Amino acid sequence: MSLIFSRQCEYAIQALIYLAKKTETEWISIKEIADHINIPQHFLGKIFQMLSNKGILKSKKGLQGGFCLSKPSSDINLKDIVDTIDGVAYSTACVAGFPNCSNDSPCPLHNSWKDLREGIVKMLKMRNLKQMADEISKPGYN
Amino acid sequence: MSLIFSRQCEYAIQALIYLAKKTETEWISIKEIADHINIPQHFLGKIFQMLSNKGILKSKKGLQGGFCLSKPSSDINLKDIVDTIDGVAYSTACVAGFPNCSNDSPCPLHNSWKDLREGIVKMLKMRNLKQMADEISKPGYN
DNA sequence: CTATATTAAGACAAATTACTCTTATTATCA
DNA sequence: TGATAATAAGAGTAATTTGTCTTAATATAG
Repeated sequence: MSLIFSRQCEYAIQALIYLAKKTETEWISIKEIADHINIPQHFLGKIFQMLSNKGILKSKKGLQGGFCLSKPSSDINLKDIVDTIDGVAYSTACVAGFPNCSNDSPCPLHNSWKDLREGIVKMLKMRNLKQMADEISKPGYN
Repeated sequence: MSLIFSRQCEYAIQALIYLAKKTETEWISIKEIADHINIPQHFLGKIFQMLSNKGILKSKKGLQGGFCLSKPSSDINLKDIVDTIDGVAYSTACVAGFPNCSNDSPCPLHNSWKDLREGIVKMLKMRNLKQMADEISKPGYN
């Protein structure tokens, strides 16, 4: 099997949207998030460490501690998250793994994939956490 | 890290394009293919077993044996290959892994992803092995 | 200021994916 | 028709990803 994003990345997106729904100054614990979106608590801890190291989250230890966004939710887009967790290969590497594929010397899939890939990157840049947190609060969304 | 297709699937695509360049009746050995496209020989063997079981390839044991396409190369498209190796999740599952995401109750990414996904599926259906084998033979392609 | 509960961080284990080695099959040639 | 070499098939191993358990840090209450 294979998907666009790793499991870690999926969890990161879900968790950060949950976080973006909260007030920006509140410290939220991993336990609360993991329980709400139903994912492994300590696995999320590891993911949030990465996001902290890259400056997307701030963390605070001890009682009443937790995590919070380090910037306004409208300043964090999907590409920031995906690039941090999964790296940028999805936006640069050959989709079929041909070793010498490039714009100059394309593989037979290169040009078919080009526009699709650009569409994906564009979308990831467009969508930010604030938008998504707002949407998820609308009726009909989950 | 994470990409659209698994490593197995990338190898399958490359190997089948190589096969499509040959005459349709010839039996080609795994060793020849693996050497040419520079991938692990026995790993390719396993991949070709799957493709044989699903009816995309025919195999023949013993001296002068090997594999060949079970249909004309123009009748095998990328979607056939991807679906066989990686399954169909990429075309149906929620891109961010939200457990209850659907058209009726979409996640905040669902509608942004919808058209992109459909574009990918459409492309995979459009491109067949013959086209790709022809392209790879043109100057400038690899 | 000390004990404790709560939390993040980091070490460890399981599952999956990628890869390699061995065995079984079979066409060919002596 | 039997030995042999080439081949697919399948068993076994390594690496990566996912998930869990343990330890270290710290805010708070007494």
